[in-house]
Amino acid sequence: MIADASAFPHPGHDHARCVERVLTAAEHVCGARQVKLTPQRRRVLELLLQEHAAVGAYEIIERLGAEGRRPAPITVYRVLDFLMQHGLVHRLSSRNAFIACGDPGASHGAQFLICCRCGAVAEIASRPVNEAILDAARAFGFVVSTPVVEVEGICANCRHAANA
Amino acid sequence: MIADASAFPHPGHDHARCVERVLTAAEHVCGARQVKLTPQRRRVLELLLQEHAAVGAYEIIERLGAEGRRPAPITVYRVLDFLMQHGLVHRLSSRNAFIACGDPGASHGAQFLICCRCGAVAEIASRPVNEAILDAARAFGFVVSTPVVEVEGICANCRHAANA
DNA sequence: AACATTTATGTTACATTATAACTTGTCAAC
DNA sequence: GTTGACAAGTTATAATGTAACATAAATGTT
Repeated sequence: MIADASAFPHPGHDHARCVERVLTAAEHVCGARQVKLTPQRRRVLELLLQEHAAVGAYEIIERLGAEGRRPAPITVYRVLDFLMQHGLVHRLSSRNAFIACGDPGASHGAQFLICCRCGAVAEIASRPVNEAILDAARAFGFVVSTPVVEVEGICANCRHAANA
Repeated sequence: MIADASAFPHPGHDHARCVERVLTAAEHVCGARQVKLTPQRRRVLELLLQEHAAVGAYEIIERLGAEGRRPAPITVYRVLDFLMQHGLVHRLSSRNAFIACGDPGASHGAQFLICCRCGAVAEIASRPVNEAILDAARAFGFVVSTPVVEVEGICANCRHAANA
């Protein structure tokens, strides 16, 4: 399993590059859609990209406040709405928190693996999981629009650390 | 597809029996675990069972208020915690709402199909979905503890209604 | 350039969901 | 009848999310 960009990143990975890559992709997405990645929007996305973990809206507010004017909640929620609308950010409803999409542009049904120990979140796009869900839904005559798959557990890094 | 107890129930199903069945199961669960299904806990469970939909905590408070003393939020949350702890109620994090478990006692990894139109929720326990998730997680060295699968879409009843 | 239109952001207030800390009641065992 | 354990009540507050309206900045039109 070689450095899958959107899985759990190895502690020592080149994070700067990883941020850069996504930001560039995000700019392309916005360009293609004729929408604006304003400085504020870009800043929030960068903030989220700094972690491979989900961040709450109010924590975003704190961090923005620490580096200048503290925005009102609604402002941050608006930015997050925008970013979600364009597939640049996902919301983890089991955590009331937000995470930068690891692969903007890909129109994926995504699933999230959330480590309870370290909080790291891996965004995966398992076709079998997606299909299994669609199949199961179909059996009930249910037409899927948005599947939410958020799996809690322990990531490999933490598991190995525990066994040490 | 004959009356699967926990799927979308047909509008004209025998709901009283369906409630009765679950309540009995709930009593067995509590008996086996040596915990008490107090009147208050039982009442909340009944309330939830009245709908095949998810109900918010504050709506539960309202409804209890309408039939006597209005409990404080914490009271209801405590009851819900108890019911969840014993597998009698599930929380839908994508909705901040709670739903009675259709099959208490079964130690299932459950998934939920949530109709955006009518709000009905079907609790299903698809083995393929479960396995697909476990497989996908395993590929990343991730050990699953609690999978959350909440699928939004349109249920068969609503779809047929729309086509009429 | 002047204006209208649209989109983004700011301001204020408030709604909704959830929990903390401490007290009181209830019931069964001893 | 006192103790101990669990359930429920009381009060206050934290955390998360929106509504409604005002201003500003960018874009298009004449």
